[in-house]
Amino acid sequence: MKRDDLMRVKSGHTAENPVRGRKRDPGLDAAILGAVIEVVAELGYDSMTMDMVALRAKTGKAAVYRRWKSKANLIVDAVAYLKSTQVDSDSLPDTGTLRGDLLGLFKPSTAREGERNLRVMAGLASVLSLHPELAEAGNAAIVEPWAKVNRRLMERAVARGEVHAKADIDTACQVLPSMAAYRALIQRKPFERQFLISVIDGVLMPALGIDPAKTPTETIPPKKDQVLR
Amino acid sequence: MKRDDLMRVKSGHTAENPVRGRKRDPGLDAAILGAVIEVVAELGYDSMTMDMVALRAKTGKAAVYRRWKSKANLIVDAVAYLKSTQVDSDSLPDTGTLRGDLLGLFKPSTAREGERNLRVMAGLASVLSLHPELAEAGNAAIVEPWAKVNRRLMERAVARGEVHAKADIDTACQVLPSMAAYRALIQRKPFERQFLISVIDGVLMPALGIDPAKTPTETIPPKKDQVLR
DNA sequence: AAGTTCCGAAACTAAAAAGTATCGTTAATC
DNA sequence: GATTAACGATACTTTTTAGTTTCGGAACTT
Repeated sequence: MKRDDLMRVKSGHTAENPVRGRKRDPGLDAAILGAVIEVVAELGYDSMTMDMVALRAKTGKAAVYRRWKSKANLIVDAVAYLKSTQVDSDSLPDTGTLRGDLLGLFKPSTAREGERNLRVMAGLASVLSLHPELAEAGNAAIVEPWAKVNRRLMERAVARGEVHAKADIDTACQVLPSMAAYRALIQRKPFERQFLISVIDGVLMPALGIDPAKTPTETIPPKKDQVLR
Repeated sequence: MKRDDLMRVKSGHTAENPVRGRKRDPGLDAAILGAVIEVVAELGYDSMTMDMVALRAKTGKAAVYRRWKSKANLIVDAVAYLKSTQVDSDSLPDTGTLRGDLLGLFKPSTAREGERNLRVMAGLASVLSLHPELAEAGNAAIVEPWAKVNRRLMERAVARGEVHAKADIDTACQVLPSMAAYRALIQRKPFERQFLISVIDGVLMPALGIDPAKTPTETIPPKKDQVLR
């Protein structure tokens, strides 16, 4: 296959055997992968054309096919790339209460990013059943990180004695991601702060045995629409 | 049904002006719509070809296009048809406890149907953003009925005094559908009974202030994998 | 300077699938 | 019996798009 040569060159950058001609623009890889994510979030995988991707990345199709041998390969790498661009979980909120931490997760930027990621996942839906590897990549990039953050916040709450140890954290940490995804993808409603508060106060807190009324007053200010600004 | 009027107008069938030639096979409409649902569940909307639909319905493309003017129109009616085939909510389980009722919802047949419906919804994902009407139809056919059943079971539990009246039923009744959808569509894991039990006992029951240990022993038999057979 | 490879743009090829038309046959009305 | 329309099958047209090729020019190595 002709492509083998290209792929070998792509991975054959070594000191002993330097490339002969012009080097590939390193920034172009990310530009293309980013364009793929954009378009998939907007239109879904099937409606994403290679011309569109090249146009968004401000390059030509040739540059794309020089790097990936097919659309299928491209999307797999794009999802992996998406994972690599996620914000580190270093910046976890730490308000002292689980309720405050959970609310703190949904800063506008985080919420927007999460919603975009879910749209990407929805756009992949049609190919997931045919490409198990892609389903796995999507899960690792989009789904797991979210549940993991929830889990860590809840584990901290257990460690601090706010939640009793026998609570079912494994299940509880999936509630918020699940309901957010359901609302965004299936019900197609915007993810508003009020909904988040309903889930936290109406389901999660009681499920974990925390009485919302007992939390410090600072976390429940009088004006509802100004909660935790 | 609304469809009858639609078809009559479409083909000019009226009581005063009976049709001249051979009549349309009435069963064929359902056969085609059923075939659409099947294929969408398996491959998704984009991979569904009109030839495939005709083949499954054991007819020709001409018969399909005689009834629907485009693939887009066909899918809208197919989702509406799906709604009409849903089992009535008359046969709600009534075991005396909310826990038993919720478990009773997931008879093998119901669970299979629910999973199929979710796959249909996933197969539609790529077109939902472009066709808001379809999103609405899908919500009405697949999502709402499920949450509605949950709500009714929980309202009965409140009426019976099992759950205190100030519980947030509006939010709680969405937990199970959401988490089932998330698991089926995004995580792509099978919907096992064990997961259902985790959600009920780990989240829903405590969230509604019901102590699982207090429920009648019959509903919690010793052998886990034989719960409520 | 020579040779090689990448760049972006565009033209091109090939396959898939939506939608249309045709045909011989069958079921209905007049 | 004649007419009309639906039936299933199949061939056809047209559009879209994945993937390839070509081109002039730019960047890099020797």
